[in-house]
Amino acid sequence: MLTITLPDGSSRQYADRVTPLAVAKDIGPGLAKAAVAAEVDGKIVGLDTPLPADGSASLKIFTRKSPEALAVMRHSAAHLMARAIMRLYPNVQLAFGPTIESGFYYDFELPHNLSEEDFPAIEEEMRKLVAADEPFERLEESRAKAVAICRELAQPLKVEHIEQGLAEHPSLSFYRQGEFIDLCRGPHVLSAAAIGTAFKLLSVAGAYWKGDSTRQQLQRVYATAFWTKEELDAYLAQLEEAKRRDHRVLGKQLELFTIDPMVGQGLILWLPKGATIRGVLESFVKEELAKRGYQAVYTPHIGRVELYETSGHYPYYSDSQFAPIEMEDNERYLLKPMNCPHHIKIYQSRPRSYRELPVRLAEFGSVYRYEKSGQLNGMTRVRGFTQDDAHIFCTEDQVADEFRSCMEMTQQILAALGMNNYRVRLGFRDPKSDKYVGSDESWRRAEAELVEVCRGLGIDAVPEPGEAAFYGPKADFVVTDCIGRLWQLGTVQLD
RNA sequence: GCCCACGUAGCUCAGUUGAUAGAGCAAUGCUUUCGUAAAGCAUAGGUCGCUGGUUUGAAUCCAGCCGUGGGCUCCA
Repeated sequence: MLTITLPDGSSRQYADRVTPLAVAKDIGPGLAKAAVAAEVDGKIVGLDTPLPADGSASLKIFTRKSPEALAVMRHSAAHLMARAIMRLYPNVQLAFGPTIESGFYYDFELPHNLSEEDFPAIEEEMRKLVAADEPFERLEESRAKAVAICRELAQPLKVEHIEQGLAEHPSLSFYRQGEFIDLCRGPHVLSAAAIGTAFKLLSVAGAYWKGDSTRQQLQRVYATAFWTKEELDAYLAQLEEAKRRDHRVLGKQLELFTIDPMVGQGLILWLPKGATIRGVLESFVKEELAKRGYQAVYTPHIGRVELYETSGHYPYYSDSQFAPIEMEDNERYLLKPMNCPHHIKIYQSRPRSYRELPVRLAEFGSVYRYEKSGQLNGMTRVRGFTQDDAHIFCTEDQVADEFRSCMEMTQQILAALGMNNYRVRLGFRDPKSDKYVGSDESWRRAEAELVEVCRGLGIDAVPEPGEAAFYGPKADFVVTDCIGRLWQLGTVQLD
Protein backbone atom coordinates (compact mmCIF):
# COMPACT_ATOMS: atom_id res chain seq x y z
CA MET A 1 0.00 0.00 0.00
CA LEU A 2 1.38 3.40 -1.05
CA THR A 3 0.16 6.74 0.28
CA ILE A 4 0.78 9.66 -2.06
CA THR A 5 0.69 13.25 -0.89
CA LEU A 6 -0.09 15.87 -3.54
CA PRO A 7 1.01 19.53 -3.49
CA ASP A 8 -2.42 20.69 -2.29
CA GLY A 9 -2.00 18.51 0.82
CA SER A 10 -4.51 15.88 -0.23
CA SER A 11 -3.48 12.26 -0.32
CA ARG A 12 -4.36 9.12 -2.24
CA GLN A 13 -3.72 5.46 -1.61
CA TYR A 14 -2.77 2.77 -4.07
CA ALA A 15 -2.57 -0.94 -3.49
CA ASP A 16 -0.88 -1.71 -6.81
CA ARG A 17 2.37 -0.30 -8.15
CA VAL A 18 1.52 2.91 -10.03
CA THR A 19 3.26 5.53 -12.14
CA PRO A 20 2.91 9.33 -11.95
CA LEU A 21 0.95 9.16 -15.20
CA ALA A 22 -1.56 6.75 -13.66
CA VAL A 23 -2.01 9.05 -10.68
CA ALA A 24 -2.47 12.02 -13.01
CA LYS A 25 -5.15 10.12 -14.93
CA ASP A 26 -6.76 9.32 -11.65
CA ILE A 27 -6.88 13.01 -10.74
CA GLY A 28 -8.27 14.01 -14.08
CA PRO A 29 -7.89 13.40 -17.83
CA GLY A 30 -6.98 17.06 -18.37
CA LEU A 31 -4.02 16.83 -16.04
CA ALA A 32 -2.92 13.53 -17.58
CA LYS A 33 -2.95 15.12 -21.01
CA ALA A 34 -0.98 18.17 -19.90
CA ALA A 35 1.53 16.21 -17.81
CA VAL A 36 5.14 16.17 -18.99
CA ALA A 37 7.18 14.97 -16.02
CA ALA A 38 6.83 14.52 -12.28
CA GLU A 39 8.64 15.04 -9.02
CA VAL A 40 8.68 12.30 -6.38
CA ASP A 41 10.06 13.22 -2.98
CA GLY A 42 11.95 16.11 -4.54
CA LYS A 43 13.43 14.12 -7.40
CA ILE A 44 12.38 14.78 -10.99
CA VAL A 45 11.29 11.62 -12.77
CA GLY A 46 9.53 10.54 -15.93
CA LEU A 47 5.80 10.02 -16.04
CA ASP A 48 6.38 6.29 -16.48
CA THR A 49 8.79 5.85 -13.58
CA PRO A 50 7.11 3.45 -11.13
CA LEU A 51 6.42 4.88 -7.70
CA PRO A 52 7.43 2.90 -4.60
CA ALA A 53 5.18 -0.06 -3.84
CA ASP A 54 4.80 0.73 -0.17
CA GLY A 55 5.10 3.51 2.31
CA SER A 56 4.48 7.11 1.41
CA ALA A 57 5.69 9.59 -1.17
CA SER A 58 5.02 13.15 -2.15
CA LEU A 59 4.17 13.66 -5.81
CA LYS A 60 4.07 16.74 -8.01
CA ILE A 61 2.97 16.62 -11.65
CA PHE A 62 4.76 19.04 -13.99
CA THR A 63 2.79 20.41 -16.91
CA ARG A 64 4.06 22.62 -19.71
CA LYS A 65 3.66 25.61 -17.47
CA SER A 66 6.55 24.62 -15.24
CA PRO A 67 10.21 25.28 -16.00
CA GLU A 68 11.06 21.74 -14.88
CA ALA A 69 8.91 20.29 -17.65
CA LEU A 70 10.57 22.54 -20.22
CA ALA A 71 14.00 21.36 -19.07
CA VAL A 72 12.94 17.71 -19.38
CA MET A 73 11.58 18.30 -22.88
CA ARG A 74 14.75 20.11 -23.93
CA HIS A 75 16.86 17.24 -22.75
CA SER A 76 14.72 14.88 -24.81
CA ALA A 77 15.23 17.25 -27.74
CA ALA A 78 18.98 16.90 -27.18
CA HIS A 79 18.64 13.13 -27.54
CA LEU A 80 16.61 13.65 -30.67
CA MET A 81 19.30 15.89 -32.12
CA ALA A 82 22.00 13.35 -31.28
CA ARG A 83 19.97 10.61 -32.90
CA ALA A 84 19.43 12.71 -36.02
CA ILE A 85 23.14 13.46 -36.30
CA MET A 86 24.01 9.78 -35.89
CA ARG A 87 21.62 8.96 -38.70
CA LEU A 88 23.16 11.54 -41.01
CA TYR A 89 26.87 11.06 -40.29
CA PRO A 90 29.00 7.97 -39.70
CA ASN A 91 31.19 7.27 -36.66
CA VAL A 92 29.58 9.67 -34.24
CA GLN A 93 30.76 9.43 -30.64
CA LEU A 94 28.51 10.90 -27.99
CA ALA A 95 29.83 12.93 -25.09
CA PHE A 96 27.48 15.05 -22.96
CA GLY A 97 24.22 16.69 -23.88
CA PRO A 98 22.71 18.66 -21.03
CA THR A 99 19.96 21.23 -20.77
CA ILE A 100 21.20 24.78 -20.23
CA GLU A 101 19.51 28.01 -19.27
CA SER A 102 17.88 28.83 -22.58
CA GLY A 103 18.11 25.55 -24.45
CA PHE A 104 20.49 22.66 -24.66
CA TYR A 105 23.63 21.41 -26.34
CA TYR A 106 25.23 18.12 -27.21
CA ASP A 107 28.95 17.39 -27.63
CA PHE A 108 30.05 14.99 -30.35
CA GLU A 109 33.19 13.55 -31.75
CA LEU A 110 32.77 12.85 -35.47
CA PRO A 111 34.97 12.93 -38.59
CA HIS A 112 32.69 15.35 -40.43
CA ASN A 113 33.18 18.98 -39.41
CA LEU A 114 29.74 20.28 -38.60
CA SER A 115 28.80 23.76 -39.74
CA GLU A 116 25.62 25.79 -39.83
CA GLU A 117 25.04 24.59 -43.37
CA ASP A 118 24.30 21.17 -41.92
CA PHE A 119 21.58 22.46 -39.58
CA PRO A 120 18.58 22.31 -41.93
CA ALA A 121 19.21 18.62 -42.70
CA ILE A 122 19.58 17.82 -39.01
CA GLU A 123 16.41 19.71 -38.13
CA GLU A 124 14.57 17.92 -40.92
CA GLU A 125 15.70 14.55 -39.55
CA MET A 126 14.54 15.64 -36.10
CA ARG A 127 11.11 16.53 -37.45
CA LYS A 128 10.87 13.05 -38.97
CA LEU A 129 11.66 11.55 -35.58
CA VAL A 130 9.01 13.67 -33.92
CA ALA A 131 6.48 12.52 -36.51
CA ALA A 132 7.46 8.87 -35.93
CA ASP A 133 6.71 9.45 -32.24
CA GLU A 134 8.71 6.55 -30.82
CA PRO A 135 8.73 6.20 -27.02
CA PHE A 136 11.69 6.95 -24.76
CA GLU A 137 12.40 3.73 -22.88
CA ARG A 138 14.41 3.63 -19.68
CA LEU A 139 16.83 0.73 -19.07
CA GLU A 140 18.62 0.04 -15.79
CA GLU A 141 21.87 -1.89 -16.06
CA SER A 142 24.70 -3.00 -13.81
CA ARG A 143 28.03 -1.21 -14.23
CA ALA A 144 29.59 -4.17 -16.01
CA LYS A 145 26.66 -4.49 -18.38
CA ALA A 146 26.62 -0.74 -18.96
CA VAL A 147 30.28 -0.74 -19.97
CA ALA A 148 29.64 -3.70 -22.27
CA ILE A 149 26.73 -1.90 -23.91
CA CYS A 150 28.78 1.24 -24.53
CA ARG A 151 31.64 -0.86 -25.94
CA GLU A 152 29.23 -2.57 -28.28
CA LEU A 153 27.81 0.76 -29.37
CA ALA A 154 31.37 1.98 -30.10
CA GLN A 155 31.04 4.79 -27.58
CA PRO A 156 34.46 5.05 -25.91
CA LEU A 157 33.73 8.42 -24.32
CA LYS A 158 30.77 6.91 -22.50
CA VAL A 159 32.91 3.95 -21.44
CA GLU A 160 35.48 6.32 -19.99
CA HIS A 161 32.79 8.30 -18.22
CA ILE A 162 31.27 5.19 -16.61
CA GLU A 163 34.65 3.91 -15.50
CA GLN A 164 35.95 7.20 -14.14
CA GLY A 165 33.19 9.80 -13.75
CA LEU A 166 30.49 7.45 -12.49
CA ALA A 167 32.72 5.13 -10.47
CA GLU A 168 30.44 5.27 -7.44
CA HIS A 169 27.25 4.23 -9.20
CA PRO A 170 26.48 0.51 -8.87
CA SER A 171 23.83 0.65 -11.58
CA LEU A 172 23.33 3.00 -14.48
CA SER A 173 20.43 4.02 -16.64
CA PHE A 174 20.10 4.25 -20.40
CA TYR A 175 17.38 5.70 -22.55
CA ARG A 176 16.48 3.98 -25.76
CA GLN A 177 14.54 5.44 -28.61
CA GLY A 178 14.40 3.20 -31.63
CA GLU A 179 17.97 2.37 -32.65
CA PHE A 180 19.35 5.14 -30.45
CA ILE A 181 20.61 4.21 -26.97
CA ASP A 182 22.30 6.76 -24.72
CA LEU A 183 23.70 6.54 -21.23
CA CYS A 184 21.53 9.04 -19.41
CA ARG A 185 20.19 9.79 -15.98
CA GLY A 186 16.97 11.12 -17.47
CA PRO A 187 14.19 11.74 -17.13
CA HIS A 188 12.58 12.16 -20.53
CA VAL A 189 9.20 12.86 -22.03
CA LEU A 190 7.17 9.74 -22.81
CA SER A 191 7.62 9.87 -26.56
CA ALA A 192 9.03 12.06 -29.32
CA ALA A 193 5.78 13.80 -30.21
CA ALA A 194 5.83 15.59 -26.85
CA ILE A 195 8.89 17.52 -28.04
CA GLY A 196 6.99 19.15 -30.84
CA THR A 197 8.67 21.04 -33.66
CA ALA A 198 9.41 24.42 -32.07
CA PHE A 199 13.15 23.78 -31.94
CA LYS A 200 16.14 25.31 -33.70
CA LEU A 201 19.84 24.59 -33.95
CA LEU A 202 21.72 27.77 -33.14
CA SER A 203 25.47 27.38 -33.41
CA VAL A 204 28.37 24.99 -33.46
CA ALA A 205 31.46 25.45 -31.33
CA GLY A 206 34.51 23.58 -30.12
CA ALA A 207 34.43 22.24 -26.57
CA TYR A 208 37.05 20.21 -24.78
CA TRP A 209 36.14 16.74 -23.54
CA LYS A 210 35.35 17.09 -19.84
CA GLY A 211 36.30 20.76 -20.06
CA ASP A 212 39.98 19.87 -20.05
CA SER A 213 42.04 21.89 -22.50
CA THR A 214 44.72 19.19 -22.63
CA ARG A 215 42.21 16.72 -24.05
CA GLN A 216 40.55 16.32 -27.41
CA GLN A 217 38.25 18.96 -28.70
CA LEU A 218 34.69 17.94 -29.49
CA GLN A 219 32.06 19.61 -31.63
CA ARG A 220 29.31 21.20 -29.60
CA VAL A 221 25.97 21.98 -31.19
CA TYR A 222 23.87 24.56 -29.36
CA ALA A 223 20.12 24.51 -29.87
CA THR A 224 16.91 25.47 -28.17
CA ALA A 225 13.36 24.22 -27.99
CA PHE A 226 10.05 25.61 -26.79
CA TRP A 227 6.54 24.28 -26.50
CA THR A 228 5.19 26.53 -29.21
CA LYS A 229 6.43 28.22 -32.35
CA GLU A 230 5.35 31.56 -30.89
CA GLU A 231 7.63 31.15 -27.90
CA LEU A 232 10.51 30.09 -30.13
CA ASP A 233 10.00 33.10 -32.41
CA ALA A 234 9.79 35.41 -29.42
CA TYR A 235 13.07 34.03 -28.11
CA LEU A 236 14.79 34.46 -31.47
CA ALA A 237 13.42 38.00 -31.76
CA GLN A 238 14.78 38.75 -28.31
CA LEU A 239 18.22 37.58 -29.41
CA GLU A 240 18.02 39.93 -32.39
CA GLU A 241 16.95 42.78 -30.17
CA ALA A 242 19.83 42.12 -27.80
CA LYS A 243 22.27 42.27 -30.69
CA ARG A 244 21.19 45.82 -31.30
CA ARG A 245 22.08 46.71 -27.71
CA ASP A 246 25.48 45.08 -27.90
CA HIS A 247 28.07 47.53 -26.61
CA ARG A 248 30.18 46.89 -29.71
CA VAL A 249 27.34 48.03 -31.96
CA LEU A 250 26.46 51.02 -29.77
CA GLY A 251 30.11 51.92 -29.31
CA LYS A 252 30.48 52.25 -33.04
CA GLN A 253 27.16 53.99 -33.69
CA LEU A 254 27.59 56.49 -30.87
CA GLU A 255 31.32 56.94 -31.51
CA LEU A 256 32.35 55.90 -28.02
CA PHE A 257 35.39 53.74 -28.72
CA THR A 258 37.29 51.99 -31.45
CA ILE A 259 39.87 49.25 -31.78
CA ASP A 260 42.51 49.44 -34.49
CA PRO A 261 44.57 46.38 -35.41
CA MET A 262 47.52 48.68 -36.01
CA VAL A 263 47.40 49.68 -32.34
CA GLY A 264 46.84 46.09 -31.30
CA GLN A 265 44.14 43.57 -30.52
CA GLY A 266 42.24 44.24 -27.35
CA LEU A 267 43.61 47.76 -26.93
CA ILE A 268 40.88 50.36 -26.68
CA LEU A 269 40.97 53.82 -28.22
CA TRP A 270 38.47 56.00 -26.37
CA LEU A 271 36.78 58.49 -28.68
CA PRO A 272 35.80 61.91 -27.28
CA LYS A 273 32.22 60.93 -26.49
CA GLY A 274 33.31 57.71 -24.82
CA ALA A 275 35.90 59.61 -22.83
CA THR A 276 33.16 61.91 -21.56
CA ILE A 277 31.18 58.95 -20.27
CA ARG A 278 34.27 57.44 -18.72
CA GLY A 279 35.05 60.74 -17.02
CA VAL A 280 31.57 60.90 -15.48
CA LEU A 281 31.83 57.32 -14.24
CA GLU A 282 35.27 57.88 -12.78
CA SER A 283 34.16 61.01 -10.93
CA PHE A 284 31.19 59.16 -9.52
CA VAL A 285 33.30 56.26 -8.28
CA LYS A 286 36.01 58.56 -6.91
CA GLU A 287 33.42 60.38 -4.82
CA GLU A 288 32.06 57.12 -3.50
CA LEU A 289 35.56 55.99 -2.58
CA ALA A 290 36.38 59.26 -0.84
CA LYS A 291 33.15 59.06 1.19
CA ARG A 292 34.25 55.69 2.50
CA GLY A 293 37.72 56.69 3.60
CA TYR A 294 39.76 55.49 0.64
CA GLN A 295 42.94 57.41 -0.14
CA ALA A 296 43.86 57.91 -3.79
CA VAL A 297 47.29 56.77 -4.97
CA TYR A 298 49.05 56.50 -8.33
CA THR A 299 51.51 53.84 -9.42
CA PRO A 300 53.56 53.34 -12.62
CA HIS A 301 52.55 51.13 -15.52
CA ILE A 302 55.61 48.92 -15.25
CA GLY A 303 57.57 47.30 -12.47
CA ARG A 304 60.59 45.07 -12.06
CA VAL A 305 59.95 41.37 -12.55
CA GLU A 306 61.33 40.77 -9.06
CA LEU A 307 58.40 42.74 -7.64
CA TYR A 308 55.91 40.20 -9.00
CA GLU A 309 58.16 37.29 -8.11
CA THR A 310 58.21 38.52 -4.51
CA SER A 311 54.44 38.98 -4.41
CA GLY A 312 53.99 35.44 -5.70
CA HIS A 313 51.86 36.42 -8.70
CA TYR A 314 54.52 35.82 -11.31
CA PRO A 315 54.45 32.01 -11.68
CA TYR A 316 50.66 31.85 -11.51
CA TYR A 317 50.01 34.22 -14.35
CA SER A 318 53.21 34.15 -16.41
CA ASP A 319 51.40 32.70 -19.42
CA SER A 320 49.03 35.63 -19.69
CA GLN A 321 51.49 38.47 -19.27
CA PHE A 322 53.30 40.51 -21.86
CA ALA A 323 56.88 39.26 -21.97
CA PRO A 324 59.31 41.14 -19.71
CA ILE A 325 61.22 44.10 -21.14
CA GLU A 326 64.96 43.35 -20.98
CA MET A 327 67.31 46.28 -20.44
CA GLU A 328 71.03 46.39 -21.04
CA ASP A 329 71.92 46.24 -17.37
CA ASN A 330 70.00 42.98 -17.03
CA GLU A 331 67.08 44.70 -15.39
CA ARG A 332 63.78 43.12 -16.43
CA TYR A 333 60.52 45.04 -16.31
CA LEU A 334 56.99 43.81 -16.62
CA LEU A 335 54.07 45.74 -18.02
CA LYS A 336 51.95 45.85 -14.88
CA PRO A 337 49.43 42.97 -14.91
CA MET A 338 47.98 43.85 -11.49
CA ASN A 339 48.18 46.67 -8.98
CA CYS A 340 48.48 44.62 -5.82
CA PRO A 341 52.28 44.61 -5.31
CA HIS A 342 52.52 48.33 -6.00
CA HIS A 343 49.94 49.14 -3.37
CA ILE A 344 51.69 46.92 -0.90
CA LYS A 345 54.92 48.82 -1.51
CA ILE A 346 53.09 52.05 -0.76
CA TYR A 347 51.85 50.57 2.48
CA GLN A 348 55.39 49.47 3.32
CA SER A 349 56.88 52.85 2.51
CA ARG A 350 57.11 53.66 6.21
CA PRO A 351 56.60 51.86 9.50
CA ARG A 352 52.90 51.52 10.35
CA SER A 353 51.15 51.45 13.68
CA TYR A 354 48.13 49.24 14.20
CA ARG A 355 46.40 52.43 15.29
CA GLU A 356 46.25 53.79 11.76
CA LEU A 357 44.53 50.68 10.41
CA PRO A 358 42.54 50.24 8.33
CA VAL A 359 44.52 51.86 5.53
CA ARG A 360 42.54 51.96 2.32
CA LEU A 361 44.48 52.69 -0.87
CA ALA A 362 42.59 53.20 -4.12
CA GLU A 363 43.64 53.75 -7.70
CA PHE A 364 42.28 53.61 -11.21
CA GLY A 365 45.19 51.41 -12.12
CA SER A 366 45.91 50.58 -15.75
CA VAL A 367 47.05 47.02 -16.24
CA TYR A 368 48.08 44.94 -19.23
CA ARG A 369 47.44 41.27 -19.75
CA TYR A 370 48.25 39.19 -22.78
CA GLU A 371 44.86 37.55 -23.12
CA LYS A 372 44.69 34.72 -25.63
CA SER A 373 43.43 36.05 -28.95
CA GLY A 374 40.34 33.83 -28.90
CA GLN A 375 39.02 35.34 -25.72
CA LEU A 376 39.19 39.00 -26.63
CA ASN A 377 35.74 40.52 -26.85
CA GLY A 378 34.92 44.15 -27.56
CA MET A 379 35.50 46.18 -24.43
CA THR A 380 34.63 43.37 -22.04
CA ARG A 381 37.78 41.32 -22.49
CA VAL A 382 40.83 43.34 -23.49
CA ARG A 383 44.61 43.42 -23.19
CA GLY A 384 44.88 46.84 -21.60
CA PHE A 385 42.38 48.25 -19.13
CA THR A 386 41.97 50.42 -16.10
CA GLN A 387 40.75 48.82 -12.91
CA ASP A 388 38.97 50.62 -10.15
CA ASP A 389 41.21 48.84 -7.69
CA ALA A 390 41.77 49.24 -3.96
CA HIS A 391 43.67 47.45 -1.23
CA ILE A 392 42.69 47.60 2.38
CA PHE A 393 45.21 46.85 5.11
CA CYS A 394 43.55 46.00 8.39
CA THR A 395 43.69 43.90 11.52
CA GLU A 396 42.03 40.53 11.65
CA ASP A 397 39.12 41.72 13.72
CA GLN A 398 38.46 44.50 11.22
CA VAL A 399 38.17 42.08 8.32
CA ALA A 400 34.44 41.44 8.61
CA ASP A 401 33.56 45.14 8.76
CA GLU A 402 35.83 46.04 5.88
CA PHE A 403 34.56 43.17 3.78
CA ARG A 404 30.99 44.17 4.52
CA SER A 405 31.43 47.81 3.57
CA CYS A 406 33.26 46.84 0.41
CA MET A 407 30.44 44.49 -0.59
CA GLU A 408 27.92 47.22 0.14
CA MET A 409 29.77 49.74 -1.97
CA THR A 410 29.89 47.30 -4.88
CA GLN A 411 26.16 46.67 -4.57
CA GLN A 412 25.41 50.38 -4.43
CA ILE A 413 27.53 51.20 -7.45
CA LEU A 414 26.06 48.39 -9.53
CA ALA A 415 22.57 49.50 -8.50
CA ALA A 416 23.34 53.13 -9.39
CA LEU A 417 24.35 51.97 -12.86
CA GLY A 418 21.16 49.95 -13.26
CA MET A 419 22.96 46.62 -13.21
CA ASN A 420 20.58 44.50 -11.20
CA ASN A 421 20.90 41.22 -13.03
CA TYR A 422 23.80 39.66 -11.17
CA ARG A 423 24.63 37.04 -8.61
CA VAL A 424 27.39 36.76 -6.06
CA ARG A 425 29.76 33.82 -6.27
CA LEU A 426 31.93 32.95 -3.30
CA GLY A 427 35.23 31.63 -4.57
CA PHE A 428 36.53 29.14 -2.04
CA ARG A 429 39.57 26.96 -2.21
CA ASP A 430 39.55 23.50 -3.66
CA PRO A 431 40.43 21.23 -0.73
CA LYS A 432 42.12 18.78 -3.10
CA SER A 433 44.52 21.28 -4.65
CA ASP A 434 47.83 22.47 -3.22
CA LYS A 435 48.14 25.70 -5.19
CA TYR A 436 47.00 27.79 -2.24
CA VAL A 437 49.19 29.64 0.23
CA GLY A 438 48.41 30.13 3.92
CA SER A 439 47.29 27.85 6.72
CA ASP A 440 44.16 25.70 6.72
CA GLU A 441 43.00 27.48 9.81
CA SER A 442 43.11 30.98 8.32
CA TRP A 443 41.37 29.77 5.16
CA ARG A 444 38.58 28.24 7.20
CA ARG A 445 38.17 31.40 9.22
CA ALA A 446 38.24 33.66 6.16
CA GLU A 447 35.69 31.56 4.28
CA ALA A 448 33.39 31.42 7.27
CA GLU A 449 33.53 35.19 7.62
CA LEU A 450 32.61 35.77 3.99
CA VAL A 451 29.57 33.53 4.36
CA GLU A 452 28.59 35.31 7.56
CA VAL A 453 28.87 38.79 6.09
CA CYS A 454 26.86 37.86 2.98
CA ARG A 455 24.17 36.38 5.15
CA GLY A 456 24.08 39.57 7.19
CA LEU A 457 23.68 41.65 4.03
CA GLY A 458 20.93 39.38 2.72
CA ILE A 459 23.03 38.44 -0.31
CA ASP A 460 22.24 35.04 -1.73
CA ALA A 461 25.86 34.03 -2.29
CA VAL A 462 26.73 30.61 -3.67
CA PRO A 463 30.01 29.08 -2.45
CA GLU A 464 32.04 27.47 -5.23
CA PRO A 465 35.07 25.42 -4.25
CA GLY A 466 38.09 25.84 -6.48
CA GLU A 467 37.18 29.38 -7.52
CA ALA A 468 39.44 31.16 -5.03
CA ALA A 469 42.59 33.11 -5.92
CA PHE A 470 45.76 31.37 -4.77
CA TYR A 471 46.14 33.75 -1.82
CA GLY A 472 42.60 33.96 -0.50
CA PRO A 473 38.86 33.47 -0.91
CA LYS A 474 36.76 36.06 -2.72
CA ALA A 475 33.29 37.24 -3.59
CA ASP A 476 32.71 37.84 -7.30
CA PHE A 477 29.85 39.87 -8.71
CA VAL A 478 28.86 37.97 -11.85
CA VAL A 479 26.72 40.13 -14.12
CA THR A 480 24.46 38.90 -16.93
CA ASP A 481 24.65 40.93 -20.15
CA CYS A 482 21.87 41.66 -22.65
CA ILE A 483 22.57 38.43 -24.56
CA GLY A 484 22.54 36.31 -21.42
CA ARG A 485 26.30 35.91 -21.12
CA LEU A 486 27.99 36.04 -17.73
CA TRP A 487 30.80 38.43 -16.84
CA GLN A 488 32.70 38.69 -13.59
CA LEU A 489 32.89 42.40 -12.78
CA GLY A 490 33.47 43.47 -9.19
CA THR A 491 35.43 41.18 -6.94
CA VAL A 492 36.19 41.51 -3.24
CA GLN A 493 39.07 39.35 -2.15
CA LEU A 494 40.68 38.47 1.13
CA ASP A 495 44.38 37.93 1.56
C1' G B 1 45.71 29.04 -27.94
C1' C B 2 41.73 25.46 -29.92
C1' C B 3 36.88 24.46 -33.04
C1' C B 4 33.28 26.82 -36.42
C1' A B 5 31.84 31.06 -39.25
C1' C B 6 32.86 35.68 -41.33
C1' G B 7 36.07 40.06 -43.49
C1' U B 8 32.92 43.91 -50.54
C1' A B 9 32.14 52.08 -50.56
C1' G B 10 31.98 55.89 -43.79
C1' C B 11 27.64 52.31 -41.97
C1' U B 12 24.27 47.92 -43.07
C1' C B 13 24.56 44.50 -46.75
C1' A B 14 23.67 42.12 -52.21
C1' G B 15 26.94 39.96 -55.71
C1' U B 16 23.83 32.83 -58.74
C1' U B 17 27.77 27.46 -61.43
C1' G B 18 35.06 32.44 -61.96
C1' A B 19 35.19 37.26 -66.99
C1' U B 20 36.85 44.59 -66.31
C1' A B 21 31.99 45.87 -58.82
C1' G B 22 26.00 47.05 -56.84
C1' A B 23 21.76 48.87 -53.34
C1' G B 24 19.95 51.60 -49.07
C1' C B 25 21.57 55.07 -45.42
C1' A B 26 25.57 58.63 -44.53
C1' A B 27 28.66 62.46 -47.36
C1' U B 28 28.88 66.51 -51.14
C1' G B 29 26.03 69.85 -54.59
C1' C B 30 21.43 71.77 -56.23
C1' U B 31 16.12 72.08 -55.50
C1' U B 32 11.94 72.17 -52.61
C1' U B 33 10.74 73.54 -48.10
C1' C B 34 8.98 74.20 -42.01
C1' G B 35 10.19 68.46 -43.02
C1' U B 36 11.36 67.24 -36.03
C1' A B 37 13.20 58.18 -36.87
C1' A B 38 15.11 59.54 -42.39
C1' A B 39 11.78 65.53 -48.46
C1' G B 40 13.24 65.41 -54.08
C1' C B 41 17.11 65.33 -57.85
C1' A B 42 22.21 64.78 -58.88
C1' U B 43 27.42 63.74 -57.78
C1' A B 44 31.35 61.56 -55.65
C1' G B 45 33.19 57.33 -53.06
C1' G B 46 36.00 50.63 -53.29
C1' U B 47 43.92 47.55 -55.89
C1' C B 48 36.28 43.41 -52.90
C1' G B 49 41.38 42.27 -45.17
C1' C B 50 46.78 41.14 -46.72
C1' U B 51 50.28 37.87 -49.44
C1' G B 52 51.07 34.03 -52.64
C1' G B 53 49.00 30.16 -56.00
C1' U B 54 45.55 27.78 -59.91
C1' U B 55 43.47 30.00 -64.54
C1' U B 56 43.43 33.26 -70.93
C1' G B 57 40.79 35.66 -66.80
C1' A B 58 39.22 35.56 -59.40
C1' A B 59 35.57 39.56 -54.87
C1' U B 60 34.16 34.57 -56.63
C1' C B 61 38.60 28.38 -56.36
C1' C B 62 43.26 26.88 -53.14
C1' A B 63 47.12 27.96 -49.25
C1' G B 64 49.27 31.02 -45.53
C1' C B 65 48.87 35.35 -42.58
C1' C B 66 46.05 39.44 -40.12
C1' G B 67 41.43 40.84 -37.99
C1' U B 68 36.25 40.11 -36.21
C1' G B 69 32.17 37.12 -34.25
C1' G B 70 30.04 32.52 -31.61
C1' G B 71 31.83 28.94 -28.22
C1' C B 72 35.74 26.01 -25.22
C1' U B 73 39.81 26.74 -21.79
C1' C B 74 41.69 30.72 -18.54
C1' C B 75 40.73 35.01 -15.50
C1' A B 76 45.42 38.28 -10.77
